[in-house]
Amino acid sequence: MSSRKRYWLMKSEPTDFSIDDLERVGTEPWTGVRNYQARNFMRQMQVGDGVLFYHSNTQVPGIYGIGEVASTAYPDPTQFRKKSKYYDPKATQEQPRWDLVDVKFVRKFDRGIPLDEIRGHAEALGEEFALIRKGTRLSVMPVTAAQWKVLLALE
DNA sequence: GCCAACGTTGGC
DNA sequence: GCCAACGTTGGC
Repeated sequence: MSSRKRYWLMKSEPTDFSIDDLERVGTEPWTGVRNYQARNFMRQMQVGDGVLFYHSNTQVPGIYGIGEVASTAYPDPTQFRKKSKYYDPKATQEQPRWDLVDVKFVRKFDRGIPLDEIRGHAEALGEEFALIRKGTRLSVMPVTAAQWKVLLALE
């Protein structure tokens, strides 16, 4: 009873956690998402869904590789840890506010696909694609099968 | 329920 | 490091 595979894009600052880090550890709980829209997207994720790994806040922002959703959503443990930068005093074990999924390494691109270049394909990707829509800062967003195909063709 | 103040994201 | 664009918070 599983629905069709879906696709997502997840952003990370490489100084915090990069595609190389993911390659090293294999699977990583995607901690620290503190935006409801992004959280809700993670709640929709299914094991096996495709993930585009995006590096933000870096010299050349862009997509650097691929991962795979390795768990369904569960409470982000960092919300309960006082010493964590992701600590949320309003979250309790009984009523967690934030979820995460585990993300598994699949492969790293030979070269990153720069945001610049992605913008150049706005027409094929569609106006509604959150990554290139002005003013959108979502860190987790859905990617359609068509968009996935367009993006992978740029690799 | 409005909205100003504040914090964060993320490209540049 | 700057700052525009957002999201969240909290006083009222």
